[in-house]
Amino acid sequence: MFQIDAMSRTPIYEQLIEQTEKFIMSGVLRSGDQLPSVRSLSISLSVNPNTIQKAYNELDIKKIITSVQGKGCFVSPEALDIIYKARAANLGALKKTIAEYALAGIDRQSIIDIVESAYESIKQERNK
Amino acid sequence: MFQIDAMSRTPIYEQLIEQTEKFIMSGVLRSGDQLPSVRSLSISLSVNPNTIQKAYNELDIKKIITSVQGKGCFVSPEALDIIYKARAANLGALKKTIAEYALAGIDRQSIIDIVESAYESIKQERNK
Amino acid sequence: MFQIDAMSRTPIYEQLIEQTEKFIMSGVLRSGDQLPSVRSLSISLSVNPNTIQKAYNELDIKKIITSVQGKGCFVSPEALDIIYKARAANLGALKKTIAEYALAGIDRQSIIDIVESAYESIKQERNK
Amino acid sequence: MFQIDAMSRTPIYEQLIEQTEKFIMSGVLRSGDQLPSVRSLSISLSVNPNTIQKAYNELDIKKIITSVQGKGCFVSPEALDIIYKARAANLGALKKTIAEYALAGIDRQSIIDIVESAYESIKQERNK
DNA sequence: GTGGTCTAGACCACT
DNA sequence: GTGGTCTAGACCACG
Repeated sequence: MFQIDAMSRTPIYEQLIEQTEKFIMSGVLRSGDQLPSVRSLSISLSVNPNTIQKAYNELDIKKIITSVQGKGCFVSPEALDIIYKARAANLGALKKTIAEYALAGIDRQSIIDIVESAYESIKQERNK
Repeated sequence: MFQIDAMSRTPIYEQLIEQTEKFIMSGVLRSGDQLPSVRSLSISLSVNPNTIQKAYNELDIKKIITSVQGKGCFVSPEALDIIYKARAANLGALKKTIAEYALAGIDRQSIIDIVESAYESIKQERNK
Repeated sequence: MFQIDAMSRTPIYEQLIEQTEKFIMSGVLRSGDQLPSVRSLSISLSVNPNTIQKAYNELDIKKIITSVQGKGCFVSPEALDIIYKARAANLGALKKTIAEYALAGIDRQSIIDIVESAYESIKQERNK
Repeated sequence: MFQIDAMSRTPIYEQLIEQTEKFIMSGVLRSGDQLPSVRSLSISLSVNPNTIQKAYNELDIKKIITSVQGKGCFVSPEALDIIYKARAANLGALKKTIAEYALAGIDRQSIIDIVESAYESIKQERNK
């Protein structure tokens, strides 16, 4: 399920966080679902348990999962809500990114084409 | 001219690179123009000379500037071209970013509005 | 009777202890009353028997219950007394907690209002 | 400055977080102040650097401090604000705590006396 | 020098 | 078995 790229510059634990959030957004993981245990993920990804733990801990702090001693980690009821709100609150960053492309001479239509194609691929993904 | 935010999490040397590229894109710096010397920038920004040097080195590697021993650093003739091409080649990353917002439930129109407003602000910037 | 929250971060066995003490304080359980057996509680709460056992053990150590081989666990005669004394001995902790709120700029009156409302709700609880 | 109790059940890293917050609330640490470096604290407290790092990291996530690579960790401008708001949002927990004392037969006046004495000690602390 | 990430391996509390 | 904390020690990026 999870896949990490050891050579990437983004830390492993962040890759795990991002992937978990994506799994939740795309419905692969739902509220109440149990995540793989720290140890099992550690073995299957050949990553140190501490690294997994760090990812789970941050997700716990964000209240996207709740980890319960002796039982495991579970997707929290508010997970989707929290993720959505975080993204919505972050639209300013997107504007900044696009402004940079604009400044670089990419024309308006090219960007809009990209937006359309992005929504197109999501739509197709969902219909699978 | 240059302004750095010491508290920011993006490294100072990257801030310098970005700002140099922006100055070139917006025409503040043109091919052949001389950049401030490492020492003078270091003093005016109160930043370690090594940090300035690192930024200039990377710009040199990208062939956006050419540093001439004993004379200084100059904006290369191909600078604009290189920057534009780098951005254009990077449109795939933008699509990925937008797809994430799409997945997070941000609707198509909101994104398009942001695109429009980004282009609007660039336009106004240019008319100043 | 007992209700546990498996998702809570306070261990199940502590939830059981707390609830038992509350039942005793509020008169639901009285000296000599028999507690549910480990096995039955384990089934009705779908909790591991070891967890129930651990709670009962701690209550036994505190002398709030006495467990009799082959017969069951009973609320001890001194239960109420012990619980009250433990709380009274713990007033120092309360002062420390309140001092923290005070340091955080919560004003005196807000705290007193909370005290009043806490006593109000207990009173109403008792009149049910 | 910092003091940790290795025997306490509350983790070292949480002790550090709490103490940092207290230092900020009491004015010992102010916005922009630099915290001791991870390594120096690690040595002076004879605690592993990772443990210090974990504490600093959580404070960073909470936006109480901002840590800058190669420079150090600094109390953020919004630190006081964030701490105050967190405490204010937590008044419900206090009510629950007090209700437990109330249920244990501690009378209203005793609690109020404690509130008064807590505020008294803070006041004296401030006049030092 | 600073903070940040990661591994290896230990121990604890809880179920 | 689960998650949580901690140590020891390494390596990287940044200034």
